[in-house]
Amino acid sequence: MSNKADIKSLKRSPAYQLAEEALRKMIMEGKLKPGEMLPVEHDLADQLGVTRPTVREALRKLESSGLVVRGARRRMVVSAPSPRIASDAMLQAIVLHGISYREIWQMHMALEPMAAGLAAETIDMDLLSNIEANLRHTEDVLEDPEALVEADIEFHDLIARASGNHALLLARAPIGEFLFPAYGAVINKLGPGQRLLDAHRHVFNALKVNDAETARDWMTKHIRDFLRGCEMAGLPIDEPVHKVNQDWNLQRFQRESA
Amino acid sequence: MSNKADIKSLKRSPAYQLAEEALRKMIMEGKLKPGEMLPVEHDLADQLGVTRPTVREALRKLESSGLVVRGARRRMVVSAPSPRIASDAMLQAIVLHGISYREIWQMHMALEPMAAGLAAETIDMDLLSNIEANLRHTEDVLEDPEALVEADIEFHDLIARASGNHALLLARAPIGEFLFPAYGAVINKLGPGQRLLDAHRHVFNALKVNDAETARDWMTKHIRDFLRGCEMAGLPIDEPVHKVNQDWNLQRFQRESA
DNA sequence: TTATGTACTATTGTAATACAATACTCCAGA
DNA sequence: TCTGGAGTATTGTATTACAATAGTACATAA
Repeated sequence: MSNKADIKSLKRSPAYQLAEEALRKMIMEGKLKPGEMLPVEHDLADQLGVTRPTVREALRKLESSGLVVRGARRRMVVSAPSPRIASDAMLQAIVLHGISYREIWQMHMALEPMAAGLAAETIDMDLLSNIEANLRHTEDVLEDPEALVEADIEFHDLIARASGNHALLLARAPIGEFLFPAYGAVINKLGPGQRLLDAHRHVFNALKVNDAETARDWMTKHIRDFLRGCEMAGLPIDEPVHKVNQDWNLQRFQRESA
Repeated sequence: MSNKADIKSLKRSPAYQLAEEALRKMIMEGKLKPGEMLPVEHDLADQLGVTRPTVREALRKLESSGLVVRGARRRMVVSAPSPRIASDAMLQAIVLHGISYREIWQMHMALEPMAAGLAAETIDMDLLSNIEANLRHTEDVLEDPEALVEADIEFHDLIARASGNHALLLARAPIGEFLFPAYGAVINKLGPGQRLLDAHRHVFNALKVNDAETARDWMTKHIRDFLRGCEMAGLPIDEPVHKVNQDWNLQRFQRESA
């Protein structure tokens, strides 16, 4: 009637974890709503039946998952987690699992054409003129590697936003974080990007006439070109990204965490 | 010569945050490698020039981002964040930002064909025979909605793994979390999935002969079919996922957090 | 000899307390 | 109305201590 599978490992959770779960539950169930201030640490400690250090450990955990943030008067306020939390987690995973540039690029190869295709179907005049302005700007900075990379980033961001797909924006963020620095290295080696500008123009023209097929195709070409550029520049694309970034001194983790 | 933009807000970070960043940096840069044990709290405190409670707050933050986990002898060990961390963050973002089923599906529409295409180029005999076994199993459970969904999930997982792209696996996880329950709802309404089995078979055959093009095409058809199924079943695909899941009682967040 | 019990030790978990640093409030005074 | 400063609330950090637990080594009993 009893076998060893019945024993359920029983490990008590430490108090700081119980405290975290209690708070998290209150937030998830809506008893504490985003924007609301948490009680002060001392009161929290009393209410939860633990001491301040314990409460603080729980708060740090919630802080890291984005459920609370430091508010106006230094007080902790409940918050809906920002997309950055998800994006940062992804970024970390990419670095620490030794994912290669090629893998990142393959993702790019799936996502950017998708973005272009969707954008072609739904883009509005506003974003369209933004992209046009971006193209003009790109012409001007064709000889300035740094500015060119920035313009390129903006172009792709605009397309992604034009796609109207928020899941795409989430997934794209960490990808770009790695690829665009690499592009900087490529144009430093191979010179300015006339091909880049051409491709961007073709995509733009396709968006203008709502031609999803063509937008996708040109974007695909464009991304493939990028990989060729990396290969020609000698970037070891099958190495883990963190290694490549180290060896090439690519700027990364630029975003300050505060 | 000086305007107010010059003043850079200067806010000193608290010590627990500096400590966290110091440790995080060491981990991200590979000075502390996954699997390695951290020094005991007391020593950490000494090395960082802070006290134990402060170190503990930093550790709780790292714990929440998955960079360290409780190891064998209760000691903290460095860890490559499990995909779960990234996936959970993404999931949270998807829910809390009111992303719609259509948006999730569009991502699926980009990622699954990509997976199939890559898999066709690189798949090995081992995984291929796994997929074959999965197909045979799928035939058997065609009349059992629950088992069928499970088989479907397994099929797509196998393809994704066969792609050899770890970034794809990361990005795919939260997507599937939402879509597969929906598929369950669809077959409950529309009956068994002969079309599903056909599509799976075509993809498999393409993989077998390393025909990436065909694998991609059939997967695309398959995913498009899935959306049609959702529409026919009356699933309100333009509503935020969390709302749909509520209304339809789809199983979600099944994964226990402990 | 093997197994069981037992003290010992290292480390984490938690409490209690204290004080410094800072941000906010409010009031006096120019 | 603005400025400056005292008072206060709250967070940030240190200090110390002790309880709980997992690992270790050794002793004892079968």
